[in-house]
Amino acid sequence: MAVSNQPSLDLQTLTSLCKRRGFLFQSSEIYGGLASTWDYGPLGVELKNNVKAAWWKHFVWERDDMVGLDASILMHPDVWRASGHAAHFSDPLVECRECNLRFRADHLMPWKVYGKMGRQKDFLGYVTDINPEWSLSDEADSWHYALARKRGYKDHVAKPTEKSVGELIDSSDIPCPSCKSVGSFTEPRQFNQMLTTHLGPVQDDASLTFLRPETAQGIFVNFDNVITATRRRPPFGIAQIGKAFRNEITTGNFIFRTREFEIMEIEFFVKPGEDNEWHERWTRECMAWYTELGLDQARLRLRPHEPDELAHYSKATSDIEYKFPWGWGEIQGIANRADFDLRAHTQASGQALSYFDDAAKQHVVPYVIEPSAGVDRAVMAFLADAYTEEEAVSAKGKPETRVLLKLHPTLAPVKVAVLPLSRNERLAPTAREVHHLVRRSGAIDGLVQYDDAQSIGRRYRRQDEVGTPLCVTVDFDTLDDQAVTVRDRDTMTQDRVAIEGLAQELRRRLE
RNA sequence: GCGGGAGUAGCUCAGUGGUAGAGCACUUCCUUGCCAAGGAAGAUGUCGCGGGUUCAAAUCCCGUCUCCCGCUCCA
Repeated sequence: MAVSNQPSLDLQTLTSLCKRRGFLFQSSEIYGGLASTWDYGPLGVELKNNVKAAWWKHFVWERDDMVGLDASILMHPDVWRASGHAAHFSDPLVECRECNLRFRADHLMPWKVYGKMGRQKDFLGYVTDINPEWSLSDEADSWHYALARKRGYKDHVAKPTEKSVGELIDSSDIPCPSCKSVGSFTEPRQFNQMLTTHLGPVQDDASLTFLRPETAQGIFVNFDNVITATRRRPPFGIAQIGKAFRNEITTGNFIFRTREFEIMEIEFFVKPGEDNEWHERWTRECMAWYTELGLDQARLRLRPHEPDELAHYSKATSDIEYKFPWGWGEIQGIANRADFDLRAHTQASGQALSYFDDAAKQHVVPYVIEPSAGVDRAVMAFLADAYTEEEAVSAKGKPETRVLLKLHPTLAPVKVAVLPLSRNERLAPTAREVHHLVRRSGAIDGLVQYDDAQSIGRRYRRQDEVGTPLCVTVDFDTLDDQAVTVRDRDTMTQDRVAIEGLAQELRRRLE
């Protein structure tokens, strides 16, 4: 029997299976869909919940050095100013219509800055003369203040707006740095990667807040609460699973890059100086989690970030990448955030975020190792990895393809399917009874389905395609011997098992 | 955001101006009784959405949305 584990798998094969069998649907489909938003269907939500539960069990329940948290998605806007996201998320960009390259508007133009000394309005200089890193949005005030202070001015000019930047670009002779075209720039637009919303009924600036672009900050701002409540000291971690939102410029590859997504994240606090060691350790542990749940080692790799691609908070980052149908893609990052966040929040809030080191007799701001995994990306990796086509010969002697998802039993959305051999009135009561027995036994941690539609072979294939590890078949012998057939998804082998103790036996086989 | 491709039944797709189709899947019944079996019947479509041209549009034109590929971006 030729087995081909996804060599020919393309994204369309996967997406159509997901839709056909109820794993994933496009969001708002009856209205034409909304770009890059997806809904988990009846089987998808089981798979996703199983992934999250497996992660939580492994990294929280089975460790001595981890506690959980579920922080709110909405947070004080100052959180994002302190964390650096507000500054790094918002840039006015223009695009050259000739060469299609994008530039930060405030980098391009000699924006004139005026200040006031007394009542006199004086020319202070050009933005580009001051600091090309300053943007016009969140940090706009800072360069005004900085320049005004530097030159001894007390006041500063009104904050420039997007519109005024646009007018200046239009009226200027600034050539495109790349193709040298003049007058080819589009209007500046805010490419703010944080999604905003307004709290309260009035949509003014005062009520403006953000949907969190990462879950980490909810952990950092609760650091003091957690160590007080749990008496923890580093090394220890806080784990959280939750939604985050990023207004990605480019989305796509099914559920790989979406604007709303879920993260399984740990902030692991360690003594400064021990951070590199912990970073390596966490990288190994995270990698092992995927392989233990069945991901093919050959489709996993570790990729350290180059210095120039590090996040603004990160000292070092390693990505765990999976080889998706379209190529390698990050499913998890393990970042060394050092003490960037705790220090930033301490400074901004005035609240000390540190612990008392009894040995050293001093307050210490711990370093942070952050393993951060995408739930949706993990789901997709597990699906793609499990997808298998087998060439088999049918009962009629005709070659055919058996499609199955070789999902780890822990992740499989349906654990067991109970199937009467046929829809026969003699079999039905016993089959229902077996179904009820297994489902209510407490032994099976997940869905136990009943299916009596169409032939038995077809029902086996249906269960194969959604990755159900075990099928229990009630046949005519069952009525006499009180035993059923247990059929294995991967090997298609069958064993006779007594109904008494069946649930425990199924549980044993699922472990 | 730019360029290219695509969108017709649940899925895969055919249909280039003249009655909306196939295979698979689905439902019911009969037969059968362990790996997509056979027979019969049946249901399923605003042809992505909106506008235009035309006696007539799935088909031609314009706009728009969505997906895929390649750029670009990616704290």
